[in-house]
Amino acid sequence: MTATGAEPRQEGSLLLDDQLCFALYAASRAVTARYRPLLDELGLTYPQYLVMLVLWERDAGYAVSVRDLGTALQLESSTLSPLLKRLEAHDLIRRERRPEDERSVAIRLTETGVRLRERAHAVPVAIGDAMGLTREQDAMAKQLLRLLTANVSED
Amino acid sequence: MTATGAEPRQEGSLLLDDQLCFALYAASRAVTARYRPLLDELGLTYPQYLVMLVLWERDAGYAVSVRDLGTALQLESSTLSPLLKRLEAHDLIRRERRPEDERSVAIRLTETGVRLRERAHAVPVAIGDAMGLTREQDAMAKQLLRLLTANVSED
DNA sequence: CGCTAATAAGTTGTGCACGACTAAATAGCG
DNA sequence: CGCTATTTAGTCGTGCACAACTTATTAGCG
Repeated sequence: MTATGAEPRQEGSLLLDDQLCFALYAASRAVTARYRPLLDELGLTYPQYLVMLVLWERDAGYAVSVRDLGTALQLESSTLSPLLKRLEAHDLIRRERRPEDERSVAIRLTETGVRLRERAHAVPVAIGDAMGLTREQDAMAKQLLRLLTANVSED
Repeated sequence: MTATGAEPRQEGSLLLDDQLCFALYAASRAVTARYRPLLDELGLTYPQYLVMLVLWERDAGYAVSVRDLGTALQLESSTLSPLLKRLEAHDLIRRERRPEDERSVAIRLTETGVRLRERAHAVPVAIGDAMGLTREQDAMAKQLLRLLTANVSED
């Protein structure tokens, strides 16, 4: 029994500090909080930043639909629709119904949206620095989180 | 170059799948989603469940203040105050000003709140099962997430 | 003791997140 | 071809999360 990070005494413990879920929830909010001042300078929230990452990556070839964004980020249209309206209000994207399928809405970066990418490069560098993990720890964390997400998303 | 979980090509990549932050964000929401049907049966949301964990753990000795909950869960009073009102409306807790310091509000479990603990024991068991991590992976994930949280919360 | 600093909880406004539902358009089967 | 089932976005309501601010109370210095 040490004072640091002991293991759960038993299966089904109800102690907060035994819960992986709480470590996950706390880490996620702490990381988002660390992003906030950096993203404020770009005029983005954290979920908006994630949407922009997808668009910067894929906008080149074919336009990205709301559905594509939802698949990439695992978000519902009820979350994305208002968020995309706010990005459009800030003149970072444009939304237009696809002529070939009027159900679908194509999201395209504006010139302002494309240019923002340059300023965004500083963000992952600063965050990577703040996270302070070794290359191996970073890789291990990503691997475990993806395994966890996959397991928990089954059925 | 394998197809599975490759490493970032460079520092400061803007590719979504290189971002640890996204793996974290996605995992946190996926885990919360997995909790939802289980917690629905208890009439709790996920943050409410976390508050109840703290109360079940500490209510025995001295009463827990809103501030104590905020410290334990890293949440602001502006998040906790309305949440605690909802728990009180469901008759799980009671809130009362402390006589010895009228600024502070003591949170106490009701009988209903105490009894709910019995039904809650099934939750971490089911979640642990769904997560499907080995004991070593679970411990490693918790350790990395705590390190990350500590690093990112500095200053 | 008096008065300013601080602390504790709460309110308000903005922006996610998601379930339940709706409207419009397309796919595809009989 | 016509009609039903599916697909795609979107709206609405509830509940976090957090910054900025307010109010009430206590601490502690001169």
